[in-house]
Amino acid sequence: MQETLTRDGTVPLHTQIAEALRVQIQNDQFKENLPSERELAERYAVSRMTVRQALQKLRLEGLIYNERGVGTFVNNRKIDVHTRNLNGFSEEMISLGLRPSSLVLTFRRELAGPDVMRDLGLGAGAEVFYLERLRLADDEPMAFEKTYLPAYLFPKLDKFDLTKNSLYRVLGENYDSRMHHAEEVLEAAAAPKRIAEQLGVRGGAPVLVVHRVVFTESHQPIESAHTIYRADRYRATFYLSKNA
Amino acid sequence: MQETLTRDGTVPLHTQIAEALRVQIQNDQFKENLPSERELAERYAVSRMTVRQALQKLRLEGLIYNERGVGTFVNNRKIDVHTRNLNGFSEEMISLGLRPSSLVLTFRRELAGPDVMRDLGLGAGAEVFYLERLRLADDEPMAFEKTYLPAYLFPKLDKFDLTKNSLYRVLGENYDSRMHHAEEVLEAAAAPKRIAEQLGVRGGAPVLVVHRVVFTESHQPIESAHTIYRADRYRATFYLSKNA
DNA sequence: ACACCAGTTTGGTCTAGACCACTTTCAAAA
DNA sequence: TTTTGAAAGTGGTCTAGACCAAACTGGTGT
Repeated sequence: MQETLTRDGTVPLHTQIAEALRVQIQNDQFKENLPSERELAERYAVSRMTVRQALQKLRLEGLIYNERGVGTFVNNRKIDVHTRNLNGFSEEMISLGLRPSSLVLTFRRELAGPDVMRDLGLGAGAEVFYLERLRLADDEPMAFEKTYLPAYLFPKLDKFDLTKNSLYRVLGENYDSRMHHAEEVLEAAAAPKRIAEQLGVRGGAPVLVVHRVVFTESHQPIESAHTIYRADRYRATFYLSKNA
Repeated sequence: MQETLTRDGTVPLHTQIAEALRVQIQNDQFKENLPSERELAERYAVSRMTVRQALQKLRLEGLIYNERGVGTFVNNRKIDVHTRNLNGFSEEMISLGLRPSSLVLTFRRELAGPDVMRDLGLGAGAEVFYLERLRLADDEPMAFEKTYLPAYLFPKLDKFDLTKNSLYRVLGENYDSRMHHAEEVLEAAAAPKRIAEQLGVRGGAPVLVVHRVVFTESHQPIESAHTIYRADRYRATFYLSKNA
């Protein structure tokens, strides 16, 4: 059996192999154990190192794991909902089978405050877009989100309708600005009255606050966001690994 | 310049190189940009692929980043405290410059409940050690922790003094059971009265609840823990990356 | 039945190259 | 002086092997 890969150099082979394996894993094509690395190398007609690079990607996601001298296995532990991969709110809700929508409460250009300046690496006097949204999942309030974006990177951003479109899609398609990595700080808090009202919970109810700074591949910070989730509707799941 | 590596096969070369680089980075030996991969390969007398493997480790931690065609750079963004790597409470506090201690409130052998059975992959009727500890940092209450461990894996665990010793050190040194990866679920909650009293906060105060299941390298779950942190003293920081 | 041992298979590590795409540099040309 | 364009340097990808350690497999001898 010889699979077909695109070899025009547009997409790395290890990425293609990882995606192909991901699909097969999700379709339960391998009951539990994957073919050996050497067999996969032969099947895709690539070097074993390339196969290992593909497997590493999936391993880092916790999708598979290896046992030395035994083989590679699918991790059947049902990863809980709300796994935090590097997606926006819209994508995250969709992957949970929920319909995301947004209510734009505020959208204006303003002077960056000190915290935002630090997060986004801006100098004094720099301007940012400030976006305040109520995030809904199946029309139920899920989170209250404050987003700051450097104004100089996204001219005329206010021309877009962010009620329907994912912010990250707008940034990617119109400004060629794609998220590559992020830092997140999570803390628990009591909901302030104004936000509690928007979220439909009583004042002082516990909320999960996620501060996030998103970067492009070239290490440019493009967004600083504070998302305040209802504690009764949202949990964040992470997968931690000791080695690479 | 030729660095000295141990080549007896006990420690992989890429691990040694990663550690050596980590030290040099922390000592600001490289102002901002690291030597090129080819130069590091020559310096350590290894193949470039081995150097890349070492760099990948550091990259996944967010310690360095690469720019194609330019070089490798130190990430000078001061990662906030409380970064969640795969350490236990003791190690985490020490790395923050705090002195950890514990108050063992409960330590007994008991029947595993359904949630614990699921987390630890146990069958009905299996027994676990139940450990309830108040976690202190510089003698101030920081977290309340409930830990469950499979009894059959750790016979006579109750012989050890867990007030002074890190639980993970006991498991590693006495049972050769080392943490390799973990799943964590974070949520916000209001502190129940009993726990609030222990933590020294008022009842209903926001707390960050971290559910954690820890696995060994061979995918054996060895611990299920619920840690309830004071929201005013603890935040969790994560580094997310899109690709591997 | 059982213990042992040798071969096979597996993932883990490592080599010594290669070509590519991208960025920087800097000298030659306009 | 400015522009251009080639060269050099960088990380990204990939190859075709190699040896190792751990784990399984199956036969042999007790």
